[in-house]
Amino acid sequence: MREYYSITELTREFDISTRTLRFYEDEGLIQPVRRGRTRLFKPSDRHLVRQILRGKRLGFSINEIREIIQMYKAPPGEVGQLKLMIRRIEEKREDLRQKRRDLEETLAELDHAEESCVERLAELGVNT
Amino acid sequence: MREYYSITELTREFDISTRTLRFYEDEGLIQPVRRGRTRLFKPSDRHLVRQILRGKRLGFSINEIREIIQMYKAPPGEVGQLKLMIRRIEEKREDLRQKRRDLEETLAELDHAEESCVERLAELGVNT
DNA sequence: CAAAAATTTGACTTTAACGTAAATGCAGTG
DNA sequence: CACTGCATTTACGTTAAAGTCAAATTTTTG
Repeated sequence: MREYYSITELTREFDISTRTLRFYEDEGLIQPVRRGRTRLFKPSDRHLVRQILRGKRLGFSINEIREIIQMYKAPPGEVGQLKLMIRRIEEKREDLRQKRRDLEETLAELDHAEESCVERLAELGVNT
Repeated sequence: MREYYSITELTREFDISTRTLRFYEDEGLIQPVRRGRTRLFKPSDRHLVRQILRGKRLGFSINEIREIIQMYKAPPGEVGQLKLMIRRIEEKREDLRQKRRDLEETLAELDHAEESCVERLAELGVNT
């Protein structure tokens, strides 16, 4: 396990720009430490980037991703906060379950669409 | 099955604005017929709106949704086009499978986060 | 240590997906 | 027929999420 990653190492690994990483820092999603002015990314930052991009692929906004990341962190100490957190987590999970239904439906329709195409090819006497 | 829906009926059903529906029309995603200048939406348009919103929830852009909708339609007549279409469908399916992996991972982490919260509450002597 | 390569900050620009406002059209009602 | 209420068109505005560019460091390397 590496101790630090440079900004360009991460841009190459995740195929994003330096601007994007700095943007995520401005947004408070990651907090790379500094040696002088230069950013040094720890494995934990790298893992956060992974989670951010995963959230993006699922169509979450930066704000939503910020919330989700909060949820991954250590649970708060106060009872009220804890209960609130649990409620929020449950909401997000419901959100994700909806996405899962959407996803399965879309996949099913694409399955069907592909079949139609394959059938049509067969009709035309093309060997798939 | 209703023959036509008015624009406001659809905005209420799907909780979107008229602007949004007109925007989707401008983008060529739906083609409501007209009586005079007034748009009339058929059940098929309504179904398209459903599919558009499903795509949005999954984080697809309008352009991607346009492509997906193309795939749902009748398969093209020409062999080259058919093969191209099949390739594109396969790409989208791979895309969706990635989203599914992302989704399952996120759900798992949220499960874990919720458990931590519940445990913490128990430690504090709160009966969930 | 000097040159080359990488990094930083800051400002301005871009794109998608609508929002909003203003002016106008049309259909039904009292 | 004036009023009401939903619809339409046109045009400009907004927001999120970066992209792009410039100029100034800083770091690395021969």
